[in-house]
Amino acid sequence: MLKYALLGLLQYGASTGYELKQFMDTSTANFWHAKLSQIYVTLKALEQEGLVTSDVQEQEKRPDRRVYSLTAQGTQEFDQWLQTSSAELPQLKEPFLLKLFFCARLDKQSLLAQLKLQRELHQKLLHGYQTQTRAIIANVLQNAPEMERDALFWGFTLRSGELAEEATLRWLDETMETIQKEL
Amino acid sequence: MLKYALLGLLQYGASTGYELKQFMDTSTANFWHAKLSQIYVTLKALEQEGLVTSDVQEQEKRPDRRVYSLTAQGTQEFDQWLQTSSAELPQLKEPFLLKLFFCARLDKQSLLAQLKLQRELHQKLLHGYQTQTRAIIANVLQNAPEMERDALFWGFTLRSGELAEEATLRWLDETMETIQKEL
DNA sequence: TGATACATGTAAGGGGTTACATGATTTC
DNA sequence: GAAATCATGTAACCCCTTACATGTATCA
Repeated sequence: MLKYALLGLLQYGASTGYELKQFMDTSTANFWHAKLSQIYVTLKALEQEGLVTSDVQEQEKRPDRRVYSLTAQGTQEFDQWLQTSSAELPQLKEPFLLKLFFCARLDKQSLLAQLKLQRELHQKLLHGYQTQTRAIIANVLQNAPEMERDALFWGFTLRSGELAEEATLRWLDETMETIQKEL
Repeated sequence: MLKYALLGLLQYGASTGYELKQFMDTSTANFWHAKLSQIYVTLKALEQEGLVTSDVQEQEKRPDRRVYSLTAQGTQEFDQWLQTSSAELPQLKEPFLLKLFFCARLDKQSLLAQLKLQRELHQKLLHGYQTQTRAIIANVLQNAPEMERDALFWGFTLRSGELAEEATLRWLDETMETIQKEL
């Protein structure tokens, strides 16, 4: 899937491994992320597959950059991915739920402390969505009003994060309340 | 983390790789899962670490079973994990959001079709939580009323899934409506 | 003077999936 | 007679993380 993330981001103007990483960190990071080392490896593989090509650009006062661009085949494969609907949901792994599943063994105070910490983390994440992420999208729109349609979709992914975090916060509150009452 | 899942499940009575897999599939599957092959590999590693021990039991009319049990060290390490709170949230990867992020390129009909399919999948998952998963917990409680405290925590994880799925459904409806109106 | 930004990579190792291999018993 | 259940494992491969390696320019 990183493959498709890179092919997609290349169309939005990022063109080196380093730039792709930065772009990702300020756009898809909340639902798709990657380390630089992995990005470099994947770009190389993409080039071998013939989906991108690269050229080395020398720079003054900066290290050389390897600039990637999509090939026709790369564009085609990306578009095909966009159109293909997957018939199953990914299987999640949620470490906190795994732990909670076994928490009958744990004392009330440790439990409440861990739930409270989770609440703080999720609250902070939600707040970040409501301010930083919104600001990034608004900023792009101001500098490039022709991106309106793109920004609509970025807004959908943002909204997904907000609703998910709100639901998590409600769940944490409900769970803490039950524990207060029942244990 | 599979390590802790296995240590935890061993305390609930599952004792072979095969049983652990079955147990997982009917309890933690929605927030933690593993393939049989990986379970066998991890159990072997756990034994080398000294956290479990194993004995081969011969059976009539069935293949031999390798029966695992927790060592004192295993119990200790598990308990320590339970008590340790993690100060950061796991970074999620959500393929559907990644795709949606790039969907400005896609036509309205393909888009709505994919969103509708997602809605069906999530609706089905929610329904499964509300019926099957609830039934499994109720069933354990009926056969073993002393598990009441454990069942409370299983209920928390179930409730988390229900709220998350409800939020996702609301988001999908909202998103489809916006697309109908705006595109 | 030390940290951060820019810029690209390799290597080792961890965890996971898929495929392969075996083989008896039970159920449809 | 075929498929599913019980039961355990190995091997190849993929993706990812962490650590290592290098080097200049700018900023505090």
